[in-house]
Amino acid sequence: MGITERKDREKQEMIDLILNESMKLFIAEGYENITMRKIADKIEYSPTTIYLYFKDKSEILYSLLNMAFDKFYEAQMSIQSIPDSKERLLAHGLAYVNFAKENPHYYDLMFILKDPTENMNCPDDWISSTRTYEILKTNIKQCISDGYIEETDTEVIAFTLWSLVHGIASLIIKRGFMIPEPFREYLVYNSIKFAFKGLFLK
Amino acid sequence: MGITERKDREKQEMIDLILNESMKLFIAEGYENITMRKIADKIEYSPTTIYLYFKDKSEILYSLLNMAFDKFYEAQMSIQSIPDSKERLLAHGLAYVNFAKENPHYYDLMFILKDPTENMNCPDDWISSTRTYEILKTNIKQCISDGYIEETDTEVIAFTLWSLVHGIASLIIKRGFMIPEPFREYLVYNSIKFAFKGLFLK
Amino acid sequence: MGITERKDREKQEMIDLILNESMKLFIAEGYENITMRKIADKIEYSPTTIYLYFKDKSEILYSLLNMAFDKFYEAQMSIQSIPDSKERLLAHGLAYVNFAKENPHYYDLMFILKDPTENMNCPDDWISSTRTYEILKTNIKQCISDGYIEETDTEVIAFTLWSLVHGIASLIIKRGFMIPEPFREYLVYNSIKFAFKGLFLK
Amino acid sequence: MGITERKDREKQEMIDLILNESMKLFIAEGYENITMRKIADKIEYSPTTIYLYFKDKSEILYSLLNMAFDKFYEAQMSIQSIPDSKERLLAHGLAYVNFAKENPHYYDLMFILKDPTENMNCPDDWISSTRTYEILKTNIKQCISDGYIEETDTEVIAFTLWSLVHGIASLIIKRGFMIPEPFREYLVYNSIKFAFKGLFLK
DNA sequence: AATGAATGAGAGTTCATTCAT
DNA sequence: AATGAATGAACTCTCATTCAT
Repeated sequence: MGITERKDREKQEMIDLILNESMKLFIAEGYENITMRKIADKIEYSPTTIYLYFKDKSEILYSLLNMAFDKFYEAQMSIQSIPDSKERLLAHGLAYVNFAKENPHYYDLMFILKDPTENMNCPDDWISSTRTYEILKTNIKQCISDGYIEETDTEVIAFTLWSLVHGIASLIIKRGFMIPEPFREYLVYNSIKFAFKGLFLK
Repeated sequence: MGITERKDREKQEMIDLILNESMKLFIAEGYENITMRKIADKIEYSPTTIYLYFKDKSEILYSLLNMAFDKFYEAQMSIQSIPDSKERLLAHGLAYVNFAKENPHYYDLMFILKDPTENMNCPDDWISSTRTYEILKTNIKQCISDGYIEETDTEVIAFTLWSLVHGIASLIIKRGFMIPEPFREYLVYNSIKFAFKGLFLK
Repeated sequence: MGITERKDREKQEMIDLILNESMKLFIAEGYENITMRKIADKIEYSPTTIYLYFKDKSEILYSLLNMAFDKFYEAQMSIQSIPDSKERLLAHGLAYVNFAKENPHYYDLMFILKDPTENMNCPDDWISSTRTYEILKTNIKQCISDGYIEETDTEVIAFTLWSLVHGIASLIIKRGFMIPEPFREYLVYNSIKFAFKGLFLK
Repeated sequence: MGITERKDREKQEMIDLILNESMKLFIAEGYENITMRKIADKIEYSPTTIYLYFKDKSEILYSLLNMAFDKFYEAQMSIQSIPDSKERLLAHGLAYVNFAKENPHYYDLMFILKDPTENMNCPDDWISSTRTYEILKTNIKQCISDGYIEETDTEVIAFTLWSLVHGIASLIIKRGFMIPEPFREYLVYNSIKFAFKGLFLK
């Protein structure tokens, strides 16, 4: 009975190994650096072996993307426990940007690279990318009903906030080199605080 | 000396031809579909000929990027004639996003695709991308001295505004398909207006 | 001893299973689409298991060929009960072509595809393919002694008849698409009748 | 002016070299032995070079087939100058089989291998294979109007004759090993003579 | 100034087969 | 008896680039 478990575990370990090395390759030199042969080199198996665990390359990329979205979703959810809606919304913004700062390659993969679903065989129920947007809107509505934000079109507010944090995240990731580090931290934090200050009534 | 001039002119014409066709290729088929052979086909010369005018492919990409930045800079400058600083700043934001909307591929090339300096032999005077940032800061300072904006760290305000418009631009370009068109226009315009309303004192 | 028998029987069942599914694959997808993995999928065992019953792929192909020859031989024998030698010979020709028409893939395997002995480890007793030729010659000799056919070299007549029916069979199988169906039936039947009419004296 | 000619000649020589070596590969080990790498090895150029002369592999196969059909057509035409229609028809049969005997691989390629147009990008006006069939029918009609052959359905006669010679050709090529050589020659010649004797009235 | 000819490196993928378990 | 894991060799094809002319 332990045998099946061990085999399953080993199989999962191999899958993880492949995904981790693939991600490292992406991190090292970018998306188009992920090739089956290079993955094989990294994991120190033959290219053929990869096909025992993944149908084809697109399945690897799809898994990579899913990994990123899962981690992202988790990070976003961590702030949902904050009771006050104003603080929660602010925390959401900071959490969003922090995730991008701490996991720049995941963020790149998810939101900056050309629509990844184009190159993938993607299941129809691919909704991961919209889940957090719904949470954002819910939080905004709560702020409005709590009197923190003037009653305006929720869609506009959500889009504005998403644009802001996405803009910050993208700039940090893609043009971070233009802003040296101690200052970068300062800018990001104060920028979000500044923007939200203008948003809230009280 | 007329001969030298003619030769120089012809050389420049060839360079322009190559760059224009490359840009068309990029717009039509995307970054990774710019291949030397395809460029050669388009300009109706042999692939080898391209190497007479450009050291290698990365030099073409770098030139393409500069073309985009020049066009971008021009578009930004158009609003500098507006006398009132508040209106000018608002117009700046709108102009920024409009440029991105109307020239999505240029914008993509400049600000979204992987950091171009990584892959290119980039000269030291890489300032094109910072020029407009300086203009932005100048406009903000003017707004402050005109009493439109509360005296805050100019860098923070600039970074916030840039993040916002860059975020809007990126989302529209990369995830625009998630927002259907008549609504997209509405969102972009109101989002900017909404954000600036919170920024200005009066 | 019942155990050994059961084991033998089970072994034979497995061999039959593999051969039948391989044959189905060949019929469905053609010679070059018989792959070990596809066979394994069909029999719902692992590819490795096949090697317990067959030395290698070529042994399977060789067995397939023998299956086809057995079936072919059986079909030919069915006409041997016809008493009159002239009718028997004519029936033989028709039976030959009919077999090919009804079992085009078997026929292809046996007589059209590249000489199978080239790719196979072929045992010395490769006689299956000559058995029916001997029957043909016997039938011809009977026709001669019955006065139906002028006394000529039996080998020549046999070769001619075999060539004719093999030619018809091959054309139908490989270039049948060039002759639309109602006409095809007509051509085959009348062609054989026409040829035999010239062969027989009375 | 000689330069263009030389270049053209060299280009043609390269094309011929590729086709000849490809044909040799086919002859040596069969159709599936023609691989781009092996061709490259044989011609002692890199695989890439082949693509300078042929769009892809299918274009090589198509050219090979055309070569064969051209040679075949030529061989058939050589007998058209014989004035007497009966002799001409007999000569046609012999020429057909002789071509197959002397160019077994061409014949294999054209008429025995699985419909080659399946794997090829074939122009719509692919008629090479039917040209000689038309000639055959014309010759038969002439024999009928010359009183050599009883008035019967021309299509039936043509199909019968084609089947016969194709049958002989195929057997010689694919099962020739079953008939040792001096006898093979004898069989083929007498078989055709025997069959035609039954066909002709006088 | 322009090019035809050529190439090495590399892409994703599939195959029959083996070995330890 | 059966198999999961693994692989080497092979496949077609495309890329940026160079060199002699």
